[in-house]
Amino acid sequence: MGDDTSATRVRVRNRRGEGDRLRGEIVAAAVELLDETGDESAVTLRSVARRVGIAAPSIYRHFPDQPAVMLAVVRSAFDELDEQLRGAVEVEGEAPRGRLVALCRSYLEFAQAHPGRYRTMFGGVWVPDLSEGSVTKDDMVGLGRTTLKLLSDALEDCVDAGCAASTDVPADTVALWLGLHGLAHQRAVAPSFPWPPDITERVIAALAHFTEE
Amino acid sequence: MGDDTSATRVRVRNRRGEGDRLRGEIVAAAVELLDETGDESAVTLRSVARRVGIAAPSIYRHFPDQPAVMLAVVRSAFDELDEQLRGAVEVEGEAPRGRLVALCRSYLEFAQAHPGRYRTMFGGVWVPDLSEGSVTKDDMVGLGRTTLKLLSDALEDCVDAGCAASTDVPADTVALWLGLHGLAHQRAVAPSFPWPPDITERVIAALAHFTEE
DNA sequence: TGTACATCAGTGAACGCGCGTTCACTGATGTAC
DNA sequence: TGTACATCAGTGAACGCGCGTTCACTGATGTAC
Repeated sequence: MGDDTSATRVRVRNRRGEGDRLRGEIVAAAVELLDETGDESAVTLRSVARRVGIAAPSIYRHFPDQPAVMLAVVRSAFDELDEQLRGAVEVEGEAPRGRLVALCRSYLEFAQAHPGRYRTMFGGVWVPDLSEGSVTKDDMVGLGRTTLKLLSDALEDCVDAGCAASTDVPADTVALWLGLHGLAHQRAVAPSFPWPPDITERVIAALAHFTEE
Repeated sequence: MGDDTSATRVRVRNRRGEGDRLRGEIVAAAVELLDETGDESAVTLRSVARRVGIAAPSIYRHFPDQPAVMLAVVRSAFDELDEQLRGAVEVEGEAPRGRLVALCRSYLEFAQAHPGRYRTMFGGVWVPDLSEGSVTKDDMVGLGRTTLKLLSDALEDCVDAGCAASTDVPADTVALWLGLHGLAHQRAVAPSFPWPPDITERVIAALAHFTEE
């Protein structure tokens, strides 16, 4: 008896040639820990190993060091976000304005559904020491570029359709994203804040420069 | 020779009755470490003690535990921010719009001058475990309330003077603050981001709903 | 003016902990002949 | 069909580290008489 909440999973060793499976399990376990605790310092090689049900040194067969695991987590989170955003833009087949709003909402939904991952992606919580370890500057640059491009395209469409007044789409895209980020980040950090009910609409409408309907 | 960069300061013991001085030195050292490294996990009791030039256990004469030191750092940072903001509003004695803009700029300046402290104040980086340790929920609530009040008053003045169009000042204050926070936070986290030169103006103008001049 | 004493400010050694990482290893599984 | 062998997936024990915190202590300084 005596249930052990941090019980390790029962694991069967992968067959020959399927060793790469463990890599995926490691990243998935790290994501779980991040989402559950909201604290990137809870994602240690040892805690990940416990969660997967392996010995800690086994991780070194698949990652050079601890930051490399976090990088893999962040990479997969960005991929997931971008995929979700693309889905949101496509589904809403209608007007440019509706598509931009759907995109923004989808962004905020991701942050609300995965606060721990969001903070790690954008929070500057995880800023690896590039002077040591396996993670290079090239690994960091480019993360989030796709996300910004999706926003930029949607805003551009609005301007072309005449439903948004922007004199400088790239700059206003950044401004819009900053508003979304501020909201997403602060909601992830202080969920008990007394949020005005229409705060999302206010932020989006103001920063997208929607023209009067 | 052989300079030790982490050399402890030479310290003379405080005289009787002046023991409280050390409390201030501890907080100051923690602030220094936070500003220098930008990493709250670098602010340990031992690193603070080294910086002050005392033995680690000496901190327990002044703080019950480690989170209490961080709380003192955050408190003093909020006090400093509020004081700076009040100065910014008062100096600019002119129009409401100019005062609001000065207030926003001052907020951003604080974040840029003290990225480490800013992230600790608003970044959700430091979220103490309230279920253990000396920090209570009451200690956390109210941090930042004054800051928001200053913004709210300045926006209200603009609306009264007819230079800002807001249908709901409390809600639009939150929206404005979110934009500022997004910008401040992201600049603290990713200073190398290709920021549009007028990004500050864009964010403020859009979210303050300034009417055309 | 002297002296015993209480108090104050701070110390040094030690504890147990979880961490990242290394090392030499084990034992199952597939392959060559 | 059998067998030797290489490879693969993963292990167990150990390392040194910095951490928060505890404990009994020291020695200077002010105070009461």
